[in-house]
Amino acid sequence: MPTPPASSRVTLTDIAAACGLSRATVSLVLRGSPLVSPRTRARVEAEIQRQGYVYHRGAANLRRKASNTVALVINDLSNPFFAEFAAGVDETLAEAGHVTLLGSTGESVERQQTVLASLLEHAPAGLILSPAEGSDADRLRTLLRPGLPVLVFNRELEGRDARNGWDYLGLDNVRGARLATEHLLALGHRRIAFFGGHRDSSSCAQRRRGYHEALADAGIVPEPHWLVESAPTRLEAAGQTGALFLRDPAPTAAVCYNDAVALGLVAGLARRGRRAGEDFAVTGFDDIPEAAASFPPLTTVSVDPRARGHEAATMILQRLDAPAGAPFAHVSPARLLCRASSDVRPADLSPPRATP
Amino acid sequence: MPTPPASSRVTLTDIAAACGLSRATVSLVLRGSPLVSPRTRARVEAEIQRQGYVYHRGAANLRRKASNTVALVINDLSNPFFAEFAAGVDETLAEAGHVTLLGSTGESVERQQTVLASLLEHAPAGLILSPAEGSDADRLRTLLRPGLPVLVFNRELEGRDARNGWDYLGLDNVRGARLATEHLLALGHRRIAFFGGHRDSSSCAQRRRGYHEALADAGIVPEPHWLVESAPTRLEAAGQTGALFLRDPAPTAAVCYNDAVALGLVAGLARRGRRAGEDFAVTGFDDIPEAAASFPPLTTVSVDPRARGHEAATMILQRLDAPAGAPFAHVSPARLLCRASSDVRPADLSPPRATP
DNA sequence: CTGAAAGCGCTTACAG
DNA sequence: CTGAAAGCGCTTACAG
Repeated sequence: MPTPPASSRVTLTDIAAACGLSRATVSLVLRGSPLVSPRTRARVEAEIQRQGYVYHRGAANLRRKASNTVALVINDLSNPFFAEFAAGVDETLAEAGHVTLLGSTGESVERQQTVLASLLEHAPAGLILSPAEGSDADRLRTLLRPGLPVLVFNRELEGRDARNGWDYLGLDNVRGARLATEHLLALGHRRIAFFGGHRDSSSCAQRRRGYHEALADAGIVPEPHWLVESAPTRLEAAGQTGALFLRDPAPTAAVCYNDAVALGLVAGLARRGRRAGEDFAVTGFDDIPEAAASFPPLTTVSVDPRARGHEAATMILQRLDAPAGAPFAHVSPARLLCRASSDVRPADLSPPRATP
Repeated sequence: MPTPPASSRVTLTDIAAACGLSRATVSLVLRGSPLVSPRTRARVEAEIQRQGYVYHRGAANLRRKASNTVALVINDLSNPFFAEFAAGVDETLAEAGHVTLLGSTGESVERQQTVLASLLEHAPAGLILSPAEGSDADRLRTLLRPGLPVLVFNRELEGRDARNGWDYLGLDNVRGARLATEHLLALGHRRIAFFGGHRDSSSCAQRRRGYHEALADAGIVPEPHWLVESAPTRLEAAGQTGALFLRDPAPTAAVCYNDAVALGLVAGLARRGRRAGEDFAVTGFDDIPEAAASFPPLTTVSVDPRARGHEAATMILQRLDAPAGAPFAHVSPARLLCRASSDVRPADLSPPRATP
């Protein structure tokens, strides 16, 4: 018996023919319609099994003018924050029977346009977009068909009418940084640095705002040298550690832009003979998995990116069911997790050991 | 002027009608055919711009029996190794104009079947699969149409005829662990532990094999208590640190299953008053970003998951061009990166400080 | 409960 | 270089 040519796909027509039924009936079986008798259904299902038939969702979607696909565009998966977010999105979408079309921008507005254009040709039912830094609402709008459900995540868009009827899910960066700063103030710290991040990034600007607000409430005006910038990576942050100690009196604590920067600072302190949580207080932001496992464990602000992914997917799925309706903007609360890295009062600071 | 109903999609027919051309001609323009005169092309392109036409790749794919989509199925994006791999795959696919369909299994064979079935209904041109632990080649084959280009990554499949004509891209776990062990041997260590990982995981088994081979070549038979298992996470590994020191003489060095475990061990040692790279030698595996930035920097085996992602995408793209041909199996070499965490000879071990 | 016909948006020969 | 016709694999009214 010659094997059938691998090229010829088994279609619904083949199943119908083998069962002596019309294609319409088989189609009803495929979609679980109650109009079909159990006996017919069983026959069709057996035949599907026998011939190894695979539903062609693209054809169905074309005919129905529908789609079970959602496009997810993020900065880059090598950032654990986005990786966790993407994992959460994909998990929830998959549970609902949807498929994730993945795109990444590498924080480039140009690549974002290209990647979006390519994804949109697949006619996704919705879009979850974590915009690249500097994204412009007007340029994006030219790509997106009116009526496409869009959820903007994590970063507000620039440009007039930036909200544009799109849904928004953000993180409470201001309040998160404020909580961290207030925690250090409550321990008695007065000279508190804001360490790491680039001032022009919107999330850094928001976190700095929270820091400034908390200090202002305590009647403290930060010295310029308490504000240290660095790329948001461990290595760069470790290298900037010295900038905190250029002038006397030096800060006794630092609110860090994120966990990567905070861990870099902890390493940088170690190299200078200082121990976080013993002679300097450190807080992070993000609660990446390493935060709890590092030594000392890192006090940080939890934003739970995986949960945010679930949230984002749920929001877009709702919107698919009800395309109309006022856009919602939700800002997820940030929670402070107190751990050992900040567990020191200025009065108890042990004197730093001499730098080797 | 009333706005046109948002529901009615602009199609190629609309463009053709507006230009007074046939649909075939417009189609040629869309695909950049040289058969069309420059004037006609310009007119069509202007009209496309004007009406905001978006190519419907699903319809085109249906007609052409082709696809520019590749399915990527991995364990979970919250593992940085897979996140980097996925980033590499997506990057290379996007450059080639393909779109990534993402699926994750959470290391569950059942979810893998479901997720694959859902992705395959979208008729991807190819599949990159990092199989869940315990995946069976026969069960997978029932889902995959014969002739679908498949690249298996990272883990060999179980079951008879497991290769099954599919391409394979693996990591040289055996040689990587051997390199790390030989490095410690060359420094003079004789009591070397293998720390972390679950024995039944295939990558752990392979890394243990390399460790055993290197010891055997040096005429060393490992003591049972040198082999310590743990979940492949920092926290679990830190908790298992004590197991290394239950018996005298204790090991002076450890080859760790991966970087997460190695960093956990470094933290665990610190809690016991021991410093990696000063009174104990530690090596990791994976070269995650933190490895270079931790304190001390971690000696590790580099497998460069992002580069492996590029490689995997390139392999599958080649296979799309040339579906036939013998399957290839490529094992990427592992490289040892020597850093401070292993930079100590047994003769120079400083005596451990007393446990607090 | 089942079937014949039309059509989703595109491309593919084939003729001119 | 351009156009009329058929068809990719499915679903949707509409009849029966």
